[in-house]
Amino acid sequence: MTSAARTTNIAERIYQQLKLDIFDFQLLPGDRFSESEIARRMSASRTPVREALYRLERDGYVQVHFRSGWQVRPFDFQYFEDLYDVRILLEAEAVRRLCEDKDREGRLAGLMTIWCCRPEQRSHDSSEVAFLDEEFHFGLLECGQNQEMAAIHRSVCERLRIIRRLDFTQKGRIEATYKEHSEILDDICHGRRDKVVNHLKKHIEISKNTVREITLHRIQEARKRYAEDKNMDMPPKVT
Amino acid sequence: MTSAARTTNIAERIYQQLKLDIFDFQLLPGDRFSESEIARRMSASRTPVREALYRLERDGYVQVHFRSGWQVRPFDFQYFEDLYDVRILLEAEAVRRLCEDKDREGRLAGLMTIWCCRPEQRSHDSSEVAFLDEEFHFGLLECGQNQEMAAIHRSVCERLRIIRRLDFTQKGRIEATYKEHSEILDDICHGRRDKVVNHLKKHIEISKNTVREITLHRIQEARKRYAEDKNMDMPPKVT
DNA sequence: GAATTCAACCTTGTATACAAGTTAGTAAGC
DNA sequence: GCTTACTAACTTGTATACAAGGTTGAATTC
Repeated sequence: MTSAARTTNIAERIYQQLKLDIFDFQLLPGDRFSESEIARRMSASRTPVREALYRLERDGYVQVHFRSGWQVRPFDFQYFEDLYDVRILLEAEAVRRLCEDKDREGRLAGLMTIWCCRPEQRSHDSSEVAFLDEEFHFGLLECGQNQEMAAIHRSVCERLRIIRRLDFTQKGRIEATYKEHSEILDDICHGRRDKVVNHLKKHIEISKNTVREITLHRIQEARKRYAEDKNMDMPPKVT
Repeated sequence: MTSAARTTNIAERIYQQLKLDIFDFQLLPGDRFSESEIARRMSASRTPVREALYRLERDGYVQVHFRSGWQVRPFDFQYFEDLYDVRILLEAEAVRRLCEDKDREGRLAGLMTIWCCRPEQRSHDSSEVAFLDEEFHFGLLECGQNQEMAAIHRSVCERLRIIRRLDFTQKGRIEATYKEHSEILDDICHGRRDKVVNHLKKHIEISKNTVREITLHRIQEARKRYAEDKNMDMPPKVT
């Protein structure tokens, strides 16, 4: 299959939409739903819905109950903490390898353009910075020349996305994020291996430490908040 | 779904059989096939075949060509080397953690029963030792208390299985395997962290170094060899 | 009122039919 | 002989129907 064909087919559309629904808390951890319900909502038959759901199942986002519907993976503290540990391990290895790579400055050029810019060039939109933040971490792995490690890391980080999106204090950390990222990049370029590994670990452990603070209330607040954000993105009605 | 229900359904049967076909080289890297062909071969409709194939696709074993059939993932040296590096990273981390775990002897008790037995209790069946060898490595991760790391490691090792099964020199290494594994376990119990990490890396790199030696001829030899093994496993006909 | 039973409804698991795109073979033209 | 165009066959992508098991609500019994 050419990637163009898959990106336009119904199953792929449903897959992406369901994932987005999970990330935007329109489907909450533990929610139950049926294939038919999704099919009605997505204006399709059950067949591509099932394809999308098998993929989401394999990715760790949903579970099927035999002849009884599907369920978003219930919230599990240990699971997310385990994922954070994997993420830390992979990113630490990536920066170790980058510190020893003669071509590291070339590899990191794209990231440095974004994160080592002058203050007046920085984005002030917290959604955009959140996106760039995530891309920063993907970028460290992608510069590291092990595509499988990068793919596993991406899968881990996507599964952790709901944790990041539940942490509303991130909005106030734009400047700190730019500062930390540019310092990490600087340390890599200067080959300060142990320093940058420790720095990165501390940077990620800030997020990891928020896992245990998550409450049901915060998850329900997030549902409202992201639903409102969605409405605000809608184009004005033309009457 | 209860795991009992899934283990008896048609899609699961087909998934496992196709995986086995890949591991036994009955489906070679690069082979093309269609859903209908598999459906005929497995005496089922296309529907559960599709489910099985989506899962195998997601696991990295096959690829779909838009309206043109499916293909076993072609052989790719870099891919397997990347996987080996991920595997080494994960196992090294697991033994580091075990060396610092006060309960490590209890956790490793099962592995020690198998690998630190007296020479007359050892298995001489190379297939069984290959299986136990793989389980040894899974066991290191499963003793490590990070279930996601163990799951990722298992997925990586399964994808590497065909490399291990192409290495026919493994058959002559039964004694060395028992010795190396018991030494690794001993080093862990004594908390010799750096020694065991280096030992484990060397142990795995022996396999990694066989990737670049793989030839098409060897793959085709493997097809014959594993097909013969299959025939020898068949029960005698009752006439 | 609580517990049990049963049937209807709902769901997934599977089979089958139809739609849409690709590929290979054949015929025609140069 | 080579190239191009066309068509039939094949394939996946999707829709729909049927089968098999689970759940829920109502009726009955204690």
